[in-house]
Amino acid sequence: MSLKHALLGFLSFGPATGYDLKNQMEQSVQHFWHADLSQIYRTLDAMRAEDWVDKTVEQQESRPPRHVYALKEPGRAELTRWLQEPLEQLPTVHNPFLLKVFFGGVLGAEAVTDHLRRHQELHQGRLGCLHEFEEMLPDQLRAYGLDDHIPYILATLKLGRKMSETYVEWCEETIRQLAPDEAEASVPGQGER
Amino acid sequence: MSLKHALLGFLSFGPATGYDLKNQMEQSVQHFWHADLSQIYRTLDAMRAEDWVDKTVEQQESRPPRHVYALKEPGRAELTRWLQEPLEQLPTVHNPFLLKVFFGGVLGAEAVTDHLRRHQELHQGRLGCLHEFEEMLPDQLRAYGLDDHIPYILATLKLGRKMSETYVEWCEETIRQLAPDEAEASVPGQGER
DNA sequence: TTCCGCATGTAACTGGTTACATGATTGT
DNA sequence: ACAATCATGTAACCAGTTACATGCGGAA
Repeated sequence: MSLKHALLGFLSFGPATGYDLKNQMEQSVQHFWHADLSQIYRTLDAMRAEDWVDKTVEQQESRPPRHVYALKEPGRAELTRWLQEPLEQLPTVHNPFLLKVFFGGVLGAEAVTDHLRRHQELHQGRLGCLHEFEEMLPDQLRAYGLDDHIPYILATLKLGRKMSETYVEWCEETIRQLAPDEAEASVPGQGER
Repeated sequence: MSLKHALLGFLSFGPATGYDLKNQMEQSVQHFWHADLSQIYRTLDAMRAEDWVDKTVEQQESRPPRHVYALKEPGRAELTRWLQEPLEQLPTVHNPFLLKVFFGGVLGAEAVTDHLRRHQELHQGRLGCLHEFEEMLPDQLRAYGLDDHIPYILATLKLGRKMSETYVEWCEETIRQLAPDEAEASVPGQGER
């Protein structure tokens, strides 16, 4: 599993709590990796059992204590080992939205175009996030002395943008193709009317 | 979960065994849905318990018996209910390849470009499959009287193609950007050398 | 006063993967 | 002689999701 390795990667940027790691993930890899807090806590525990990370508790006043995890040598070794390990196959994907399009013939075009429009909006929203991250992350990384990481991280954001752009285009085309008469209605405020 | 619904969808095309369903999935939705045989068998069992499908055993000579599942009325009702149900969020994704690119700064450009080249090949392979499906499926669907489904199914294949094309381009660009001197080597047989 | 952010987790469940087991027929 | 295709599954495990529980401080 890779959640362990994702966490090792983030910890290689510096020590953090489970909560911090969740936030970092949401502001960078959200579009290709997701983990929920309870899973992160459990996984950090397992990583401690393998001696990959260290935990220190920082008491705070009038706030819950911070359980700060830091990368240990065996953890760093495991991270570099994993990073070198070649990938044999494309990752498996589970996309229920595309399943609904695939079986669109069961209900007909209207039902499918509703899903397409909704999905298009969601990807437009994601484009906004990705754009924000692209503006924000380089400065943040520089602030932590992580300048070398910038091009790699920007590359993944760029791919995310391209993917969402492709989705948005495809939704548009597909709506047009499946329900030609409704297609205009989905692009409001496009000049003359 | 949607595996149940994926199977309901395929069974709406006609009765099938677990083994048949696996093959059908591999030749159509492979790029956005994957299920392994043991999971399919278990799930079909669960669907029978919910009275969504019927099972009949056909004895064959010199071959294992076929356990054929057929959609029942409650199953069809559940399928249409699910198809109409709106999707609130983009599906969550877990892509370890992009994670390795994201943390590329830990090891440096060479390690990352190896992964990129490999990944590019994998997507080129997938493009071959998708192309084949696009040629093959319309005739097959017509043979089963499923003409109405063709445009929806082709739409998902087209998206798959666009996605893989985007990946291939991005890999190319990213290799060029991260390791400009190695970039030529990755495009062999491109005329002059 | 109500919600959001900080910060921790546990328990139960669902879904997905891997390994194992069987066994005939057909093609290389 | 060996691998692939047909055809079934079970058991154990791993990963991911959902629901629940706690509790302070600050902003709206």
